[in-house]
Parts: sequence; C-alpha cells; structure tokens
Amino acid sequence: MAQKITLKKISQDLKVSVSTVSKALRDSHEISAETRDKIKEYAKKFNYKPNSIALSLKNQKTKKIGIIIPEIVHHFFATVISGVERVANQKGYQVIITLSGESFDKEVVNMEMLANGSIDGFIMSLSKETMEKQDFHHLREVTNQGMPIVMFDRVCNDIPCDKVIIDDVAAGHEATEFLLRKGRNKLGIISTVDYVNVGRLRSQGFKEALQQRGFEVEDHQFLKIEDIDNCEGAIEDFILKNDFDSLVAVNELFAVTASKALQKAGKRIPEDVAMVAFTDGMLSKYASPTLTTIGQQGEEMGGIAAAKLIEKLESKHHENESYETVIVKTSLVERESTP
Amino acid sequence: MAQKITLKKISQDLKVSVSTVSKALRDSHEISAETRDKIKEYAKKFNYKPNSIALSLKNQKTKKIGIIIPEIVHHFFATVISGVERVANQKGYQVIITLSGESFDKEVVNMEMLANGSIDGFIMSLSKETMEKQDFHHLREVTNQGMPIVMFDRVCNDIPCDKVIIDDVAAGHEATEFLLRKGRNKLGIISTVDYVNVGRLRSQGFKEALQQRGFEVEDHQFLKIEDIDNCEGAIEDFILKNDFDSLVAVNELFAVTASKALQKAGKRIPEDVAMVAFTDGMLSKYASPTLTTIGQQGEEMGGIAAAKLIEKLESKHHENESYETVIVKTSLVERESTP
DNA sequence: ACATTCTACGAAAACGTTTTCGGTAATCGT
DNA sequence: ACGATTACCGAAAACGTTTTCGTAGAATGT
Repeated sequence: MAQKITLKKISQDLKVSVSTVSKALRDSHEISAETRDKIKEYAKKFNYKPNSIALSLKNQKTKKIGIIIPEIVHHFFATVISGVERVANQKGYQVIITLSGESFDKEVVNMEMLANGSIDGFIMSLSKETMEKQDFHHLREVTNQGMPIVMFDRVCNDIPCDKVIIDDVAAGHEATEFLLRKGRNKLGIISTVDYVNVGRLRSQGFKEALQQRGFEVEDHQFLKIEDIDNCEGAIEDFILKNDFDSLVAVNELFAVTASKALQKAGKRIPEDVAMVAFTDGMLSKYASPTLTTIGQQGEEMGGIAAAKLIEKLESKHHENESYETVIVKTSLVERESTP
Repeated sequence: MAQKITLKKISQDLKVSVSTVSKALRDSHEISAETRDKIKEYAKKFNYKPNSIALSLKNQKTKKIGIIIPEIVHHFFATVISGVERVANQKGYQVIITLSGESFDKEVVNMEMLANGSIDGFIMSLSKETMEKQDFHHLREVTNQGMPIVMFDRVCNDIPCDKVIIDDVAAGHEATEFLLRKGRNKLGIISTVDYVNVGRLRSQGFKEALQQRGFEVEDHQFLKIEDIDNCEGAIEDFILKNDFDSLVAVNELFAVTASKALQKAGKRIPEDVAMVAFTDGMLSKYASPTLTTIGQQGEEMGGIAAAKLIEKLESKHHENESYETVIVKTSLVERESTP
C-alpha cells in the first residue's frame, strides 16, 4: 500500500526543497540542526531509502557485477559464485548472474543485455561453444567500451583482461606424479575434447609427467569424452580394453563413472587401480570409495576474481592499463581411491 | 576507448533533437523516412543500445528479479535458480542473486539492498535462522510497498504471497509407504530439526504412513540432525542403536552418510536395509549404491516461481490481489538402494 | 484565397538523485 | 554603521530515456 517514498515527497510534506532534504540526509553543514533533525526523523519514520536506480544513473556506476557462466548446477561454478558473492557483497556490490548453457549465442545475448549499463564489469567463464569457435567479438566489444572483464577457469588469450586460473598443466603433472610415486606405471587419463582448455592442459601435464620419468606415452592412454552426459559406454570400453593400474580423471563425474565400471569389472580400488580426480566437490567426498582429488578452489577463485574486478572499477585513474593472470594453487586431497 | 554512445551524442552529431532520434529508432510515424534511415544507420554503425538504467528509471520497472536463497552450493537451490533463469530470460527479465548463508541478518540486509528499486520482485527461500526466529518483518515491509514475493520450498504462512512447494507431508508419506509395500516394517527416519519446515513435514508424513498401517510410532525411530556438517557420529549412533530394515533420509547427504555407516557395520543395501532419500541430485545418482529418491523438481519449481512472479508483475490491474500456492508433484526414482 | 489538415520536427517534463551555484538574511569585525 | 563573512536554503543542471505537446511550414480542401 504505502508507496515508496522519495525525496520529492518528503520535500513536499515538509515544505522544503528537494536539495535541502538530500543535504540534510547526508549531514551537510549547510543545513541547520533543527531542519536536519526534522527531515531525518520524517525519513526514518517512512523508511526512506535512496533509489538505487536513480543513483546508478547519476553516478554512472551501478555497483553491480555481471557473471556469465556455462551452468550453475555444476558444483565448481556454484562455489565460484559463492566466492564472488562473498567479496562483492562485502564491498557493497551486487551480483547478477546469467547462464550461457554452454551456448555461444546465449553468451552473446546475455553479454549484450548486461553491457547496456546494467553492470560495471564482468566475471565470466567461457562456454564450450565459444571455446570451440574461438569467436570473441562480443568480449572485445565490451572491453572496447571500457568495461573491465575478469575471466576464470575457461579463459582466452585474445582479450586484454585479468584472469584467474589454476595451472592446469602443473596440476595434471602433480596428479600424475602422485600416482607414479605410488609405484604405478600403467596410467590412463579420462579427459574432455581438446577445445576445452582445462582438459587439454591437464592432459598435457599428464603427458609431461610421464615423459619426464622416461615413459613412452601412447594414444591409447587417452580417452577424450565428447558428450559428458553419456560417458558410461566410452569409459567402460576404455578401462576394459586397457590394463591400467591407475587413472586420472579431469572431473568428478568421469572419476565416479570409471570407479563404478572398474568395480563392476571386478577390480578393487585402490589396490588394483588407483584414481585421482579433479574438482574437489560433493561426489569425491561421498562416493564409494571416496576420491583423491586435486581441488579447484572455486570459492577462492571467485573471491580473487571479484577483488580484482572491483579494484579495477575503483581505480578511476585509467592509466592503470596492465592486466594480470592470477594462478591459484591447487591442493591434493588424499582419500580412499589412492593407496 | 569508444565510450558508450547515447541519444544525445547521436542527436548532436546529426544536428537533430534528442526526441527525433528516439522516435526514429522506435519507428515513429512522426519522422520522415529519410531522417529515420539516416539515424538508424548511424546508430547501428556505433552500436547504439539504449541504457537500461535510464529506462528503468523512466519506466519505474527494472525487468530484474531478485533471488534470495540460503546457499548456492546446494544442488537443489542451483537447480531452482536454473529454472528461474530460464523462464525469466525467456520473458526478458534478468536475475540478481544474493545468498543469506542461512543467516537472518544477511537475509534482511540483502532484502533491503534489493528493495531500493533494484528489482521488480522477489523469489526466495527462507534461511534457517529466519525459520527459527519466525521474524518476517522484512518480508512484510517489502510486500507493503507493493513489491510481490514468491516463496519456494522454505516458506512461511504469515506473508501474503504466492508459494511454490512440494507437498512434503505427502512426499514423506509416499517414501514411507513405498518401503512398507516392499515388506519392511522396522523403519527409521533421519531428518533435520523441527523448525526447518521440510524436515518436520516429511517426518509427519512418515508418521502418518506408519500409523495408517497400524504401526506404533516411537521416538527412537526419529533422528533430528542439528549440525548438517557434522552428522556422521549421530547417524552412526542411530543405526547401531536400532535394528532398522529401512530408512528414510530427508536429504542426500544424510542418506549417503547413513549408507556408508551401514556398509561399515556390515549391513547390505538394500538386502538388509533399504533406503529412500529426498532431493534427486548428483549424490543419489552416483553414490554406491545409487539411491532411490523423491525428486524435488527444483528446475520446475524455479520455472513456476518465475512465471508466477512475472505474471503478477505484468498484470498492471492491481485488483488481482489473490495469492496461490502451487504444489509441485514429486516423483519417486527407483535405484539400487531399494529392492 | 483562405481555412483546415498533415508532416516533420523540437522543447520540455518526468523518473530520483546529488551537487554546484546563487542568494537572502543575519552576524561579525572594526 | 558599513562592508564582509557566515548560516541556511532553493534553483537548476546532470545522468539517458520516452512521451506529450506545441508549432512551423507544406499540402489539401472548398
């Protein structure tokens, strides 16, 4: 019922000017104590809150951050958002989220919708289609307009912006080396198709680790999953056709699927086959057996991304035109899937 | 570099008035074809897009929906957001997300931040603290200002608004009845503390189902978890002290934890103990054994909530002051944890 | 030829703020 | 007592739109 109260209404009710009300509420010395108190009391009584849209228009900044990610139901992305939200809120920013659903077109549309003044800057992770097409014109348009972008996880190098990533090669290396140190020597890796950066890079780390130890690396050790939602068959094939004593999986889902297939085939984990997965999420913690994982620190990545974006937004001095790539350290969490 | 282009800049460059530009771009008949084309061409060339903040201020509507949920890393909430986002986007709305982290204060603060004109309406699920305190003044303030709210899952009855819930009593009944029909007769339920609605209601359904079948229901059949992050001990106790042949768990986490504890105690699932869980998420699908669950249809709930909110927002005729509670049907998904 | 109707455009208000600039009194200094 | 300062307040511009209204000139009607 009680419609929203504005400066104008207060000014009319109290027979003063709008500017007087505004100044009074912001404790300007130009207003007498008497008038100020009267106005403040009235404002409080009617629960006045400045209209944020009007402020945005006036100040030319919205105090909002736009997020574009492929999916929100992936635990990793959810943790990133959680991290972004935490530091953004703490610095007085709000978070608008849009989902690309791994679609290039939706990514472009969402970006255009947000870039029309709705937000001050972007935090995003590219869709699979975008990675595949290598078409970044929408990103370039936004940066050209002077709107900063911080990319995380799935990034590209063609756009000048800050980035927050994990060193996927090193992490792949670490996972592999960990298995080698446990005495394993017949390793396989279950990865994604190559245009997904993280899959390619982790595979590369896998390869490098093996080569450093003098192993020959052969194609049959690599499984590249195309359709993540229907991976059972491919994974089952993979483990049956090869005689691995250990596996690296670039995400939890592949790992759990492989784990089940192995158990079904009568192999014991970790005795017969050891496993290391990426993304330390729910599944790793609660699968049977629980999975040794390389944690992706989504929460931390989100926090860092938000901090960097806000820093850029609030350094009005535009001279600051340098871009940084933050590499977040991964952490190996040992669980039951490794001896 | 190329700063954002506005109507004013176009009008100056083309030596016409701002109103002419605006009309031309909106295909007004008041503008000659020649002028219109010239303006449109220029606008396209410089990629003009109307500033959404200015539009929001002018139209007194933002085309944005505010979401407040306890946590985003819970799969159920993530699916709800996904559903909201889908239908909202399709109808030209954007989604702003804030997290209460189960804290009453943060819920209030977030609500106040969003209610200052940032959004047109709310979709929310209450924090645990709010449910416990039963303090809804912040909700009432918002509805009093004429801003609609749609609540889902964790709702309260003190606020006039639309609601989207599952019939938790019926669902608890269904889960229990399912086990009874499988011939089980020593049932237990692992639930949350009573101020969390869903836990209480599902427990009630459990009780009713048993009573209808003529069973006596005793306190030792109920476990109410206080601290969801440290539930192992309590659950282990619960299953060791009782000789259940089947369990209902009000969420996946409890179910998986119980499943592990049971297997550790040498019980086979489902032969010795059958289990039904709530929330059909990742864990249920990938745990060992996989879990029979009552799906919560988060995606659908989110979609319905968004549709109802937008419907309310766009029915300018304020006469429409009736509120509806939509009950989403649950679906039982049978997996390995039941015979 | 004169009144009327179109055509095509501009001026201005409105949305809710903040801030700069002016201006009127009253107070001060000498 | 007179100029200068101070205390207090209002007008107006600005942010970027859309829309209502006004109006000049041209075209039309009789």
